[in-house]
Amino acid sequence: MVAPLPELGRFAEPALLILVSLSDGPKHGYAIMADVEQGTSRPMGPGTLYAALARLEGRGLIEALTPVDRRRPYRLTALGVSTVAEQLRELSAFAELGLRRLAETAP
Amino acid sequence: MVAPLPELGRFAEPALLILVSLSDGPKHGYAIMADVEQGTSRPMGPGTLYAALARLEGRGLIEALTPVDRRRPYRLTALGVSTVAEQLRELSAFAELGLRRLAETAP
DNA sequence: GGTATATATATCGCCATACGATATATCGTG
DNA sequence: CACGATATATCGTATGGCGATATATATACC
Repeated sequence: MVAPLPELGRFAEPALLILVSLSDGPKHGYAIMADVEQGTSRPMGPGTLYAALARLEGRGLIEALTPVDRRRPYRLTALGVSTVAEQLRELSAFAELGLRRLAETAP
Repeated sequence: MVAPLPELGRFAEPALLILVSLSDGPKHGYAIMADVEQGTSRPMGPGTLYAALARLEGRGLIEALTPVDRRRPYRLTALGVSTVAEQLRELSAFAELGLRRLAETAP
């Protein structure tokens, strides 16, 4: 059981969660929801998901594939791939910086 | 010069940026602004900053110190420290996961 | 066969909040 | 004294996160 630390407001950042989920390969909405919830134990409701998907598609970071049955899969575009990679590198560097600062200052 | 990748909406996450900035030691608002802008090349305006400071103080993650001159310094509370640490660990793990997925999938 | 559950997408609405703009005051310096 | 840097405060707007709700189909179970 993890300590009940307060959440930092809306830190879910659905867009990045979705992009990372798609880094695996194409997925449809429901699968993304399940994947994200599984990986972050923070459920993403349909309202959040489909709005974010529409925005990401509009920006050209993901593209819809031809639907199979009721499933509308999405996949990362080339721009999406480079964007996720860049964002994750920045994020990683930021997190490392912060952790280093904490370690140096608080003994 | 970095490639002009599209920003992922509001990914600034002011709260976390502020907390990391304070991991260094106490700072007042203006110094935090400068520190964040320096570290992320993404300027944080006063509107964003002071609103976020008020929220963080309300949540007990930071506390105001006695003002010196015109400066109102803030410092992390114990809760603030553990919260940043936890958030950064999660963030780091998430970034590493994403980068690993990208490396494995895209050749 | 009927009913409940899981799968799957879509949409509405509220409210938090990110962020630019603007205001105000003080200090240092040429 | 004028100008730029320092420092905090506040308002308005628009974005977007997220819960709630609706709908449809497939599957499982009794």
